[in-house]
Amino acid sequence: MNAPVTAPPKSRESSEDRKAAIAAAARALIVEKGFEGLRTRDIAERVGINIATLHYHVPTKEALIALVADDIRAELREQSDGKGREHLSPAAQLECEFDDYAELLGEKVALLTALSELLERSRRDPVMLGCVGPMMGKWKRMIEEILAQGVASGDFRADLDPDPAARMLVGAMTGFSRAPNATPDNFKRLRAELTRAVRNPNLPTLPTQGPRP
Amino acid sequence: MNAPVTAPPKSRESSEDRKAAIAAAARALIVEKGFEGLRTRDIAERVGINIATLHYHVPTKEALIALVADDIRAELREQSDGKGREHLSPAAQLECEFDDYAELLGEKVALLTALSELLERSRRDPVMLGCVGPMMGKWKRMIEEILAQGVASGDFRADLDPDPAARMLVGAMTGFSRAPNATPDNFKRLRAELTRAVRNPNLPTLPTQGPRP
Amino acid sequence: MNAPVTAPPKSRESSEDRKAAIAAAARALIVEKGFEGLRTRDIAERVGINIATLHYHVPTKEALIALVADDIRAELREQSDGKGREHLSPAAQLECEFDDYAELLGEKVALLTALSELLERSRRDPVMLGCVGPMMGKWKRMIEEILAQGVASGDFRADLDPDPAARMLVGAMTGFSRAPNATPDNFKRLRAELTRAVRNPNLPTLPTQGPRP
Amino acid sequence: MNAPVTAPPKSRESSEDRKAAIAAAARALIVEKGFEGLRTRDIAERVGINIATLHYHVPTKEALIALVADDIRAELREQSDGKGREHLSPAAQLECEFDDYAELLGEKVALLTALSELLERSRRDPVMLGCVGPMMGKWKRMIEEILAQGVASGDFRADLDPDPAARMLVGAMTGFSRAPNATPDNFKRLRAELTRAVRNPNLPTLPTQGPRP
DNA sequence: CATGAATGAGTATTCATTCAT
DNA sequence: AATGAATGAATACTCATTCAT
Repeated sequence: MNAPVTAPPKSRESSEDRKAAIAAAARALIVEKGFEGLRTRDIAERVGINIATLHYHVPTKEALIALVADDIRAELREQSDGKGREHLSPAAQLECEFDDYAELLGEKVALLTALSELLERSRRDPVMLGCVGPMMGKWKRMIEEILAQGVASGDFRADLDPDPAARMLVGAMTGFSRAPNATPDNFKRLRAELTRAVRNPNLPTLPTQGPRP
Repeated sequence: MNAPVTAPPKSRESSEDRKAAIAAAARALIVEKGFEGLRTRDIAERVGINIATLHYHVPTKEALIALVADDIRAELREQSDGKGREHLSPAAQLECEFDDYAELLGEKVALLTALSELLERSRRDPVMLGCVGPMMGKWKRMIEEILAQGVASGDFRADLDPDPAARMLVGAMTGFSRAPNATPDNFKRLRAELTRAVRNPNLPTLPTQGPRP
Repeated sequence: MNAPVTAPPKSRESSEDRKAAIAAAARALIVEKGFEGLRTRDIAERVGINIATLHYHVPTKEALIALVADDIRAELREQSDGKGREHLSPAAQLECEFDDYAELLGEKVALLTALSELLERSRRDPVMLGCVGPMMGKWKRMIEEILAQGVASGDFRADLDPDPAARMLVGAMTGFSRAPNATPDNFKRLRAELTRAVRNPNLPTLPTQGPRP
Repeated sequence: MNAPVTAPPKSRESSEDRKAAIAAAARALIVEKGFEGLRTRDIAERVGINIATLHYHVPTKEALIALVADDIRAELREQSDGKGREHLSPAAQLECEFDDYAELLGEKVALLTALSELLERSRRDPVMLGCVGPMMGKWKRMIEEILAQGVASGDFRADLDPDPAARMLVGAMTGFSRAPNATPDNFKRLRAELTRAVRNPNLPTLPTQGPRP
């Protein structure tokens, strides 16, 4: 209870570990079976603890789902936070966004899958909306900002409308991971197309032109 | 009552009606509560029949979900089938696609919501994938075709790659209906942006220009 | 309705046929799955009629079971009735009884199996007891009679007590068909043993003696 | 309460107790209503627990039936095991077998009734056959052994064939408990008859002679 | 912290039976 | 005589949650 700030007692840390393990197991099960097939017993079994123990750490299923949502949000924030790319050109910043998503697609597909489930659920669950909504909103706004800067700088089309264009980019990426044939190569083609879709056609030099490599 | 002589007997017609009513109720409940909260009892209650009667018409929950998927597919086919727009210019055909989606957004949002649930589920349910996959594939291919024609005709950008561009458009529309603030006005802005994203910048006349109304 | 004695109208005969078909199907299903797994729907399906039609002919499941019991009783009576063996020696009559059972074992095992189910059920179902009890009682009494005559005639042991001896024979035969390895050859050995068990040891001539290797 | 140190914790012992209580209740219900009328709800109610609790201890109905079968086997083994009668004469050993069955008839009729149900069921349930088959086989073989020894020692008829004779004895006893009028007195008469049926007629002294007491 | 046992409310499915046609 | 549709009452089994230890 009166633990020092910098060194929480082992027991408490262990408790956090348990929660993390529970969140991980729950997330994996959501990916495998959806919310539909999410059972507290299965989570407990996967963590290797008793159901009662699970309920000790996470009192209700609702709290558990919130935990998963937070866990996902935290993991995504890790990637997006403090990248300090403001000094880059808007076009370069956009490419960085694509890189980020490519990385997710390559190494953390399960995260994207789980996120998609959360997003779907958020339509009817206000609590979920409160968690996922800001997350998605932040992403969209970040891209919107980059686009607005790019329009101003002349990197992007002068007639580009940042808000719907950001929706377009986010939708294209999100939709990509939802569709079949979501191969790395196909993502390369997609990002190239997205790049072309926003860039200023009046720019003299055109890097990596042509529809196919 | 004044049915033609060749009409099927009332009992059999009634059976089809019941199935349709069941499909409709199930679809509505999926929209309201997701697959997670889909209960056969609730469906029966909404249709106004006994649970046993529900099972008389649709033997298992799995069959029921397949029925819903088929029902949705049938309704979507109605809209897309036999529109005979091949004589229009690619740009006009694309606008028609946007019109179609706008119509869905306006009058059949529930259909889109349900479809999104099916799509999500299809990731882990092969049966669902077998139903939804072709549906989405057909849509994407149709747009891809329009884009390819438009590139050839000069309507669209010469450097446009039809496959990823079609993914982009589909993703943008699908993603739009999934996001908050999916107002008709926002869709207008989105489709305008999408139009600009694909059109040939070298074309002299530019219809409905400018980023914001 | 006013049909002549010797030629009932086709419709009524057909009705009897239906009942017979129902009884046969029910009996077969009892053999396959026991009373436990007996479903009216399965019976109807096997007969090739609608469940409602089944209920038209046999109003309740209870009546159906009674029908099966009667059907079995009738078939067994066919075999035992009017054989007119009173003129034979008791020993010969007993062999005839064994022959009868051997025939059942060979050609109508299903009948015996069904009968065993009925017998088991009769323990807790008075109606069944009312049907099966007399049947078994009659059989036992018939054998008891033969044994008593044989004791008097000197064919069988002088110290043979007809009542328990009849129980023994009936039990041995019934038990045989219930046990595994109920092969024809094993029944031959059993009947030989039963014959030896009751015969008068003081009789001079001994047919087919020895246990067999 | 004053359990020794090495005793298992109360909770675990309690679990075994529950299983035993469940097995007992299930057995009683099988006797009363047969497998046909065996309902998990009734068992739970009789034990005084919730249905969910029943399923906690015994996951499926199939497992429950297996539990009952094992329970019956265990109880029967108690009686037959380690009686150490090898030093007795074959005739005396056989009488002991009759005594054992008489005891069952007198004090554990329910056990015999349940066993008969299991036996009936074993015809169509391989799992049941795997449990009941060996049980009955062991009994038969034990008697067969006694008979073979008795033939060798001169206690029993020289022309007695142990295998069918054992079948006869087992069938007679089993059949006795299945038939009506299974009174203790009638069993006395039956065992006397069985004794006479196997004994060597050439033996000088004849205990308890005469057909009726 | 952890767990074995317990449970109320449910969950899809089944079954014998009924009824309008 | 037959049937498609309908149903009340089960039926085995599940699930999130609680509690004594």
